[in-house]
Amino acid sequence: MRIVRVALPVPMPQLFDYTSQDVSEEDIGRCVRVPFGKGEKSGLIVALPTAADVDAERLKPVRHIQREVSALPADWLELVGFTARYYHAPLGEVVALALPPGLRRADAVADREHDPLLAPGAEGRAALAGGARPSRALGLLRQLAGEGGGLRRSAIRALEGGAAVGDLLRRGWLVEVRGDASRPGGVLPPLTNEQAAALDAFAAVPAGFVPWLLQGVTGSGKTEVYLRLAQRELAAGRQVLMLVPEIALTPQLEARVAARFPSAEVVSLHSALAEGARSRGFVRALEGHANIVLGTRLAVFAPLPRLGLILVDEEHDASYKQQEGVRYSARDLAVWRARQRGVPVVLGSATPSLESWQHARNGRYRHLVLARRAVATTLPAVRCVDTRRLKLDEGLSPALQAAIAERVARGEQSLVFLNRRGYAPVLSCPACGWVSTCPHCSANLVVHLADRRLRCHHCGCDGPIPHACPSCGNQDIQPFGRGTQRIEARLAELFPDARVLRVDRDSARTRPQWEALLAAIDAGEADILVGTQMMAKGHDFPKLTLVGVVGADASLHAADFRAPERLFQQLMQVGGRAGRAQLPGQVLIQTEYPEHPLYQCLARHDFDAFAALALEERRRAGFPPHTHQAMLRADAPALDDAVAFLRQAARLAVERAPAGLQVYDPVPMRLTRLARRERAQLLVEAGERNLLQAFLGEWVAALRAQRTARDLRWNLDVDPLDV
DNA sequence: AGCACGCCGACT
DNA sequence: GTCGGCGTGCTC
Repeated sequence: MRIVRVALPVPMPQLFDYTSQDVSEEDIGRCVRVPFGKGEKSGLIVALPTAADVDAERLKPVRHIQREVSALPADWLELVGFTARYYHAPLGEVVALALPPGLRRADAVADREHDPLLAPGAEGRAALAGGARPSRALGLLRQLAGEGGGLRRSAIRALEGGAAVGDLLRRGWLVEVRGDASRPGGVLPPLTNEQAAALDAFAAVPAGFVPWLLQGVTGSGKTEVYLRLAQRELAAGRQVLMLVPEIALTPQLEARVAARFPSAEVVSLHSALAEGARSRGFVRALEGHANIVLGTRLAVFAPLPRLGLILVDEEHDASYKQQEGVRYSARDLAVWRARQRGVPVVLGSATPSLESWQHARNGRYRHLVLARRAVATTLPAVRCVDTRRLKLDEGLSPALQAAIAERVARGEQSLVFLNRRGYAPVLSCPACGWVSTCPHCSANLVVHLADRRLRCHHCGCDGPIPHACPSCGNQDIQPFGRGTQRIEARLAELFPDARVLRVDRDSARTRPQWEALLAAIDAGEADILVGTQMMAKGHDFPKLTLVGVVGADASLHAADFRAPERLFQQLMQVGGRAGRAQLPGQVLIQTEYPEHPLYQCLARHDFDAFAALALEERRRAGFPPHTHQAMLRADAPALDDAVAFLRQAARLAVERAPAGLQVYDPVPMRLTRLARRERAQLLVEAGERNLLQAFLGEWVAALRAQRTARDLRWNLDVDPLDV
């Protein structure tokens, strides 16, 4: 009889001990079903301690240990353990977020040979090519039948019944066994001098943990560098983990990776995947079959026994930070993971986070720079349009209109970039001053003229556009300000012969809509595009030669100290859309601050100068990365309750604060009211990460011991992005 | 988080 | 007289 220590998905920091007759060290890292309270829960075995935390008579026996899947290895348990400690989350919650839901339910799989979701091991697989004839597949299967499992017999029966090989491959009943996974497909594109130099620099460094910052302007061929680096690892029989910010970017990258390494097994992992596919990919990685794991932030938790390299594309992207539950940063965990496993990690971006850039500058990371574009000859010409003394037509300057007219005449495409969807950000009554406010949030309802609705962009609630002022009855109520729909409408009037296409979260709501828009743009079925930041990412549009930026100044003086950094990243990214093929590109930024250093640096394509300025400002103001922060947030139906809790939390913090830890006053959040809840926050800050961490451990324990109102919720955000 | 137990208001 | 409100406490 041994004691089994289990991490369970409950919001409590402790682990729970059970007993088992037949458990062994091999079972550490396996999923388990245990009685819990009234019912049953699935958890993960994390240890077999010699003594239990509680009296032996309170221990109950485990119900079932899931032995059909390999146990998660010790290094994986260390990873989730570190995540739990660093973000001050219960281990069981981290496990729940790191494991595919289908795997965690330990009751699910009884016979993996019959479960197409859990592909059998390499030794039991039939060697089949995707296009193989059923007769050849049958022959191979029958050769192997002696070693047989149920799955192989099922496959034989299906083939005998006339099933196609491709179908069985898709169902996971057959798996292709491939040769050398590193064999690149087709002819490799030639490298630029900079790419070659970067690869040489990488190759010159001895194996082991080395963090790299690959800073390459848009179009400089970062992806090609990733692929060449991956190729080396695959050739050495190692696995590669590649992280991307968004789900939308995985299929195209997956296709490119698959085309480059046709004999490699590429697994993609993200939250939009069906449960079975996610479990299958995870197990393929865990058992060492997947050569490349490609995915969004949750893929950082993929178990990889032969890990050789981690790549983080667009490392500055905020999507790497989870914004609810366990607020982990996949980029930061990727660096930790690389150190843990003694492998290199490459953080790639045209506009690195100031954190990473500083590390590259002070030598903690190695710096690789790709300053030139690989395909287009030059970077786009960036120019500010001073709008201070100009008469704008629905926000469009004469210079921008002229530039668009030129592109229309030449048959090229233009993009007007405006990071605000809807027709107008607010509807208002000039007579009495009424404005369309959201009943549930401290935000305005946005006018959506396309479907004649007033809509809250925060909670999603919406209603019809009133015909008269709800307050005073005035018939003459006006939309104020401009969004993409309004710009789209005006452009259609100004250029009646041009085809105007709007690309934002409203026009590209679903995957098929988004694909249809991309296809239309690629096919040259649009002359003028109006888009939000959706347009900034991923896709290349060969005929796009002009990007006009409208309304950027708003972020220039925003309260959030990271706003300028984000604006620069966004403008550099969207500007990079202009002129990516053979046609030269132009970027026009409408601004009332043409002398602002941000725009000046942008016009020179000088990220380094901008970063140096921004870092100096951060240093003077005592902001990250020169300090380390954690944010305690609370929300309740009444603001007073949230603030009262945070005041108490601040008292507890001050009692425990070591020298060098700064505890600020609780303040309402910028968007105080969201979906009928009032929100406030409390910032704590320290110059040293370890100091902050030690304090947070004690503080969170004290906070958990507090009894709070049932309708009050709180959470801690370590290294918060929005302060 | 669930889910019990437990003590005070308006109802078949 | 009960059904049910959610405060409190526990889960190995």
